[in-house]
Amino acid sequence: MTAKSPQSVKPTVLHVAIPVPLFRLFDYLAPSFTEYPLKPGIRLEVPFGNGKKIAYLIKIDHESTLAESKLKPILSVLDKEPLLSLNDLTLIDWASRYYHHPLGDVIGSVFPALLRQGKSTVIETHEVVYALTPHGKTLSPEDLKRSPKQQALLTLCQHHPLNVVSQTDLVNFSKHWRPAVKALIAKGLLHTVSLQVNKPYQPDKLAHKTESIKSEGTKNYTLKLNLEQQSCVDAINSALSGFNVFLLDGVTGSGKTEVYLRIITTILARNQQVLVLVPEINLTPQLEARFQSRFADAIAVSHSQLTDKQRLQAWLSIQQGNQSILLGTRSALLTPMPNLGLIILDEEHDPSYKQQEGFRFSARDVAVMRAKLLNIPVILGSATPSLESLANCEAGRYRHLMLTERAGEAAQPDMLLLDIRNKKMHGGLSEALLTEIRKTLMQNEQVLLFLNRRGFAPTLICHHCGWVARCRSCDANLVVHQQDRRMRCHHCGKEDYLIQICPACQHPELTPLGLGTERIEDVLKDIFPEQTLVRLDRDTTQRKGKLQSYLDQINDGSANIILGTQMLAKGHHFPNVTLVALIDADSGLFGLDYRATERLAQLVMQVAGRAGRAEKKGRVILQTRQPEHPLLNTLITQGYRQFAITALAERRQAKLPPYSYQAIWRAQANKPGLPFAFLQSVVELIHRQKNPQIAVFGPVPAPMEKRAGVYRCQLLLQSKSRSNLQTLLAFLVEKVQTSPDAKKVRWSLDVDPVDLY
DNA sequence: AGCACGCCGACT
DNA sequence: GTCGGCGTGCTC
Repeated sequence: MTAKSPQSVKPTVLHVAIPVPLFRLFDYLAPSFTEYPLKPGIRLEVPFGNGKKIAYLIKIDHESTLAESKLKPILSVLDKEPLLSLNDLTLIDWASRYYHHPLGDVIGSVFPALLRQGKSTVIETHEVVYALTPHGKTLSPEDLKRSPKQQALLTLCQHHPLNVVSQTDLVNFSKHWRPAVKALIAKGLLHTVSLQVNKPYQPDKLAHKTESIKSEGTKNYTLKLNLEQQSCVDAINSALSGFNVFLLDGVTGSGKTEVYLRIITTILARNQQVLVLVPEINLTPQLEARFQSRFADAIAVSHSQLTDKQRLQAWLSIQQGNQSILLGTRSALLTPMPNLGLIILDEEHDPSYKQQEGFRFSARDVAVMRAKLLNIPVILGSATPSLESLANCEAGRYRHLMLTERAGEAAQPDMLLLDIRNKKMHGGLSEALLTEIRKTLMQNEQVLLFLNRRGFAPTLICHHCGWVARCRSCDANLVVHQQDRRMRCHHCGKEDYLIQICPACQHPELTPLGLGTERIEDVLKDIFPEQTLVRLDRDTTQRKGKLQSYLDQINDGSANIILGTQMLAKGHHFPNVTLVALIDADSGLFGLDYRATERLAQLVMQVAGRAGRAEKKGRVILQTRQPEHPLLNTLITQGYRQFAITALAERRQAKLPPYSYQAIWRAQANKPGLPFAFLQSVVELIHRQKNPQIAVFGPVPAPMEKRAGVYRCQLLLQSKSRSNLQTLLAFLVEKVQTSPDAKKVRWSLDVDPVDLY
């Protein structure tokens, strides 16, 4: 029909996503003239409610389910060109549907904070830094000794080769750097200078770089691949032109990184981009350093410790194709990359790839989907692959590549289950373990001890009446922190002074019960007073630079007993450590979570990788009260691979993931009862569907029902068929929108949960 | 999620 | 008499 009469002229309707937790798009009227063309993937400013919001254009249309009179016109167009490609939008839409999370929220998570706030996309090429004035260069820091902060800052500047400090340096220097800088400027010691930064990357520079690297002949660059590595590189290189998932299964020290670097070089030579994901970047600085020294200007880094501006810069330079490699954490996964040719996901088994709140996506699974949509390869790397990925290899969906040789011929350490039933214990340490520690120290070697519990003691109990210090907001006990004389809740962070007198019976007989790292530290200092001990946990490494200084102490040998929580297990290799002990291996076996054993096995292998060197085999000791535990025995006698085979067989038998698919529906409210009632109504909806393929467990109160003052309940759904479960979830989410029960609670869906909590 | 509107307690 | 508590309803 030709539109002649005014009534039949259909206005242009813009379907936009807005970051609100609503499962729908919003429709706006397009202005008749725009400076820039309206294309999906641009940002708009729109009126919303009483205010205005940044919106993302999804679709241009002439139809709306609403009457035209209800539609408002947009306020402005923010981008000249789309920031997201159609491919990006397809992936985002898929993720929103798969994880049943509102599209607006998912799309918001793609952008760095400044773009979410509507800031412009013009890359800054200058950065303001602070430089010493001539006076500042010559002044002795001693003259500032009355203001230690200024003194430290002056020293920092004077030690810098260019006598400057950048914003990054300052953030690392201190949280409250502004007053010190202000004072130094006022004293005429410091002034601001604008420096050019972030030179755009030019592809031809890379060829030059790799050449010069080869001729430099430093050890990192001339690493020869062994046969295994070469065959992995060949296998991947021969399949770079399509979607393929490779599981690069290589023991610690087998040279996975070198394989990555080779493949990346090939991809860069084809003028394509590479996305490299790591679990937590601050724990893998050596990986970053290695990439930077190899690829220099081509690499952008993105993680949560950057400032908003730095993140924006990294995002834009990758999005605009100025840089070729993006090295980042989970949050970097959805960064638009116009020319993406490869995704590498290192330590693929790491649970931190699963986001645990809001948009609960698995970076690993979305990465695989991203590669599939783009028809490019993915490499998943791990020394201890997840059972999911191993099952995918078994099913022929992933290609399993193995690296079994440890570089430098460092031998795999011996592992031993140490039965501590009925044994005399010294503050959690058995005689046998103490003997081993003593022996190791006598040989001038280092000892590494793990206990995954911070604080002094997990419980404070009254010896007289049995009263226990509990958190008022959570179903949890307060943990005693002896050193700072406090008791803290590890779940909500609330804390109080450590009390001496029982509030219930007034007796001064409060006793710390159980073991934490702080207490073990005391015990060890008592038994080995002449040794230097370093304790690494969240409490001792909070201050910036502390972690590094401890690591330095370990590496230069000035500390010989190292005690810490899980945070020690990642990334760092200590060649002079020849004894590693898990003080309490059982805590990993008692979990309600069927994944607890898998996690423990991965931890054991990971810590085993920390120990030993070429000439000297390491030992790993697990203190346990369950020395007969079959899976644990399989692990220590036959290794991770056999463990995984056995564990997978058990999962298959029990119809657990990866042989079934799960979703957890959680609900919380500040009144008890409401979450349960809501989930019960969900169960009724499910039963009305009469779908025998879906197993329903619950609703049950969450393992810790009350946490930070809210009551939590959950419902587990399980199905043999992923699509069946997906269809049901889509139906339920739709239904629940109109349910009055749903409005009284906050609910969320966790598809493919990794944590049952 | 925000942010309004709306109906019941302790305060200038 | 009002300031303000957080219950519920809406956002194109």
